[in-house]
Amino acid sequence: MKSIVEKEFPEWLQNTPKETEKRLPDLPNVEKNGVIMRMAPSPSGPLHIGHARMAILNDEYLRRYGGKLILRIEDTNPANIEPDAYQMIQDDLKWLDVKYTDVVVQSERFQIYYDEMKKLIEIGKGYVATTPTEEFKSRKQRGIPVIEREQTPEENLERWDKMVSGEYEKGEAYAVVKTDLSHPNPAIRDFIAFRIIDIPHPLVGDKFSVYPMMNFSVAIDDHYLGLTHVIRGKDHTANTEKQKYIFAYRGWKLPYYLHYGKVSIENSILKTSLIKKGIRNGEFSGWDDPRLGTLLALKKRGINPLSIRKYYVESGIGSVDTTFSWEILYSFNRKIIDPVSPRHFFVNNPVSLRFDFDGALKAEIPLFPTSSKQSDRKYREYVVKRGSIIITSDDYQKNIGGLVRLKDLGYFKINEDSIEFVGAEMTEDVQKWNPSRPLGKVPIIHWLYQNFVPFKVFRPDGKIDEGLLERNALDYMEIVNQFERYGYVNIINEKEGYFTHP
RNA sequence: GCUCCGGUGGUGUAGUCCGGUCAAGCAUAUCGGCCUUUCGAGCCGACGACCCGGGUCCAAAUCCCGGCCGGAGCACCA
Repeated sequence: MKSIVEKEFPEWLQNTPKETEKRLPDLPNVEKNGVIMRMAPSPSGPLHIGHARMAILNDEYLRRYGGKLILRIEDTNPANIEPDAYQMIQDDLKWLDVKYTDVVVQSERFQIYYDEMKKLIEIGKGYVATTPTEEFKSRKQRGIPVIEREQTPEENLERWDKMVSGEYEKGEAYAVVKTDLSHPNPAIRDFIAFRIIDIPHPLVGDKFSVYPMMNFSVAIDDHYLGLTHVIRGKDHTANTEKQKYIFAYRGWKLPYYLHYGKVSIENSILKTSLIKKGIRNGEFSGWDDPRLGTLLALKKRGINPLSIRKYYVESGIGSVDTTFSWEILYSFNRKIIDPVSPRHFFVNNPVSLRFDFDGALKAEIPLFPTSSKQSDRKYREYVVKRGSIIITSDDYQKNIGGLVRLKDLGYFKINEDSIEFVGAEMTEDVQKWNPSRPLGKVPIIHWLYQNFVPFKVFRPDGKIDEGLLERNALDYMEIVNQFERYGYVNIINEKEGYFTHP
């Protein structure tokens, strides 16, 4: 029952605001020149769907406020570097349309880190320890200093020089930044700033053996790169606390920190070490294997990067932990690709049925039924005569003995091993055949006749569907097709496609 | 164990700072209807949530306390 207002004055209801576009909250302390922010991945592999959040949130704010977005590649652990990743990360960001303005590579900045450590030692805020780390840790837990903590700056400086010049072996010495041994959170107490590494770095080789730890290099770089805002995952909240000590010792202005919650991504493989191993032993076809959650895989499956952006913008920057929803991402993607996806028939698990027919039937099947562009009024045209018609075994099983409509061709009866034409739509024949049956309720199924090629679809769950595909689809390579009644598929070559989503 | 941070429908969120307009909005999913020669898109409708318990208050999703649950950190990883 409509209200009087709805009935009499529908225009009153027109101006109620509809579905306001989701928007990220404004950032505090933004000055007129905009913001300076950074993204700081480690080059262990290409980016995956989890990294995309960091990239998109930063990029969205850069677009809003202007300024700089620095891509800072954090390669201070040579054990965990994939040399190709330096480039792959940049390619991934370009695909996401994330417009970083600068690239900084930490392994080019050792001298800065060394100089800064020296300064901290000089002002009594750092020391070089040789106490075994088990002892260091256990004392930290109890809030007790190791003896080196009491050394004079001069002694520490001397040890630091020895460390840098290679007089200690791996594991023998490490440099520490003082925080507060009575800090209630033991995780925040004195932290290691440099350690000795004896494996070569892919970029700088064995030029250095004393490597900064992430908490040290990050603090130094965040200051010298002039960051105004830092947006990162909340797994860094304790790190932020540590880094703030360095800022305080040097009297530096702190950026504004924002930590978003953890996103759990289910049904996907993200761990770089696992992927690398899988690629090496042949389990995965590469970084873009459809089972993986890498951006390369999503790209190959035909996910439009805008749908990923929309997903993360709508998720916001809350600190609650969330579960990534593939369904919502798929829904966003569907809205983008549906109008531009050509329709084709793919018959999975095909069954061939004999077709004894004396005439000829013509089918005109629209390629882009939902497009409003005149230029998209294209059809696949087939003339069907005696021979065989292919349908899926599913449709065969369900409709054997019954009536179906072969989409855009006509009505047919399915028999044990043949298929009979019973009329085209709205013709006298059909009306006679079963006048009481509402024609619209007949199952509409897809079909093939002669013009097809064998085709494989690789699905994200690792399954492979094998069937037959309209040959015409091969004219639409490397774009997402909608295989009618099956799902969206990115055709990657004449024999294979990657499943996008339903 | 210690230290922090959180808990709004199945999922993702809005609202929480500054209590009332929130018997809670949106999206997605599911179900139903309409339209359509796709199981898509579109349109309409339904379903479904403030972790629990106290307290303050005329009034609590919102403030306070306790509990429960979840997450993060406690690396010579980032």
